[in-house]
Amino acid sequence: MTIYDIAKEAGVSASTVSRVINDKPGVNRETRERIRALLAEHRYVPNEAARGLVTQSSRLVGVLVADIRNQHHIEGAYYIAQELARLGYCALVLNTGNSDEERAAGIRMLETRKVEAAVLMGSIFQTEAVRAAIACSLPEVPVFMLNGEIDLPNVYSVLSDDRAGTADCVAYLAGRGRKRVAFLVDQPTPSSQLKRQGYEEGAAKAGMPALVIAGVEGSVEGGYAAARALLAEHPDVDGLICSLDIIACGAMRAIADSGRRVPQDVAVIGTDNSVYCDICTPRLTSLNTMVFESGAAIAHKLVDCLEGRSTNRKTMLFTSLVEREST
Amino acid sequence: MTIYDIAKEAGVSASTVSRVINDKPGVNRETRERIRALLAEHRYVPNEAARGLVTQSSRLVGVLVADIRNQHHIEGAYYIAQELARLGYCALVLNTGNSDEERAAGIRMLETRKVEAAVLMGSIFQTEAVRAAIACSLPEVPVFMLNGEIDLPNVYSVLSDDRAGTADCVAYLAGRGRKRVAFLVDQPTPSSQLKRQGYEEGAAKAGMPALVIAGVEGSVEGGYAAARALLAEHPDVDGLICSLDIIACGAMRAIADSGRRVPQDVAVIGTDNSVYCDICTPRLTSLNTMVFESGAAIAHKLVDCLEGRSTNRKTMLFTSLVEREST
DNA sequence: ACTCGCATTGCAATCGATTGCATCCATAAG
DNA sequence: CTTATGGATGCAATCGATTGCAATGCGAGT
Repeated sequence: MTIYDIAKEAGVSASTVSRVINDKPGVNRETRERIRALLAEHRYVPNEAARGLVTQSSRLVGVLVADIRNQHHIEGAYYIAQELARLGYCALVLNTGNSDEERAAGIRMLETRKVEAAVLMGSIFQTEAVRAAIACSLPEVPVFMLNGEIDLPNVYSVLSDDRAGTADCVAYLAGRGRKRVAFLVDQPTPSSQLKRQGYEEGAAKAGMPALVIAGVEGSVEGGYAAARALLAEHPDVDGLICSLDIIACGAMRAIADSGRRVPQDVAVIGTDNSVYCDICTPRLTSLNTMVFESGAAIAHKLVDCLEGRSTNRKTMLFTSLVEREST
Repeated sequence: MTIYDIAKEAGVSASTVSRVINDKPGVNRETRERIRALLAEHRYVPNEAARGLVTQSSRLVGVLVADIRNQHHIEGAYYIAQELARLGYCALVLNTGNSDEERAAGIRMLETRKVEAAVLMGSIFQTEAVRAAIACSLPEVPVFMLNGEIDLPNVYSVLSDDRAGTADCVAYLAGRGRKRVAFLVDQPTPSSQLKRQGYEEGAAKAGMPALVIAGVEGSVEGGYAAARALLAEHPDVDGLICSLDIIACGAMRAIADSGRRVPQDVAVIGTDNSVYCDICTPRLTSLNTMVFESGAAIAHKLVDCLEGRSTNRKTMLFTSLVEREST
């Protein structure tokens, strides 16, 4: 069913039908009603490709995700999908791998689809190659970045101040009398590096030597193994900050297995404030890195842009420590 | 940069350029090279809308998600996105709300975008309204359903046998001497109803009266409150099965707070086998409902179909109980 | 020398919409 | 009765590709 079929049946031209479909003026009341009825009767649905071709619009928003299984990204995706549905847009989701080539290919794909905006989910996209690809393929399209920054005029960012937040965690523990606070960090990403920097700054300010175990696998087992090794080598550790809650959960188990108590002997802090915090025992004190707020903020920015309003290029969210039983 | 711009610069017609782009025969070797160079130089990217219009194809797969935050759906999305990227397709993701109108609107949207396949994430789409919408809007397009079935020739399903699995859980507990096994279930969905049925069948077979608390909120607090009320009213409960792991986590806390021990006094089983199982204390025994396998299976079916191979209309996955410390 | 065949290339239609401009007609104003 | 006015409608171009068919030209076979 095309616009021509409807036009023929109604005995009018395609232009008239188009005017009815798009609620444009210049059609007689009765004619309009008649065509409306035919449209409904045949369940006419417009072909978006044809429409997009002539109007030079796609009503598509590209979403690049590196790891869809990250809670931050899921929340972001949720809010974005919700808002997009409200505005009649569609999300074109691309799962890029971990190489720069794949990420650039994803951006080129968005170009061929003529997306009207793009969202980059995660700090993993904060690389020079991505910057170049955007400058080259999507120089005019507003790009929104969750948890990262790229220095281009059309790239907007929402990030939480994980560096300062992590530094605050050290200060918090130091303020409660902890003398030796260690840091467990997963694979280096721009985001985990920020936390690491924060830890190091905090430790320096508290007059503690920095004690970092890097490259910890992001799982319960990873946290367990790392904490076990840490305690064996540094039995005087009395505070522990982890770049992921799940690592903290594993670490707490290792601490308990070594005969120490949490929080009396070792206080533990995670830096995600995820659901895990309420599930583990003792409940985990964690840094709220604003996953919900980030997701909502990026969706809000996107909508503002799509509807022609202006937004700040950068929105910084401030973290807060949620105290539970592990400190 | 359109195909015409390239053609003009190369001094040939658009047809020739098109032949080069699509690697079709009938172009002189040198001409081909020359055009290739121009294409690369100007970073030509085809307009997929225009291409789709004439070839009557979209290279788009529609994905309807009700709750993107469900682990089953995330795993499915992950595998699907991965496979799609490999085949040069894009995922068009629509987040539908909870009403039948929104779901039908989503399906109509997929029709206007001319998707070549569709995926329905979750049993929530197993309704008569969705069936009608598919029959009407996407009668020719293969539709893949995760965790649900719809009786139409073009709808394919991947599901895990949660009914039998949950019944097995009851038998397992009964076999270990438990006399009174209760069941905590969240909001009714086709999937949770299946688990409930399984529980009731299992209880009947074990000669136990069914004891169901329905409508439990899907959170730690929800599980805590429900288990607390349950134990107050039925102090003789010595086994508990929960339709969600997170509810089981809350329930275990309530059991501990009531002065009972897990598993000695009350054994607890979840039915997701999620990450939560290893995080809580004691570690939770849970029914593996094959989230990874389901996701992989649905992606595999999709690929088979897209590449012109045939697949079974229905793939049933069998669950298995993963024993941990809570039983 | 003529024709046949093949490789190369272009023409023009097509996909399904949108839209500026011209046309037509009826009514009202002069 | 003529002309201005304006609402309703259609024509035809356009968006950026693809593709069947026709045309061209060149070398080879007879």
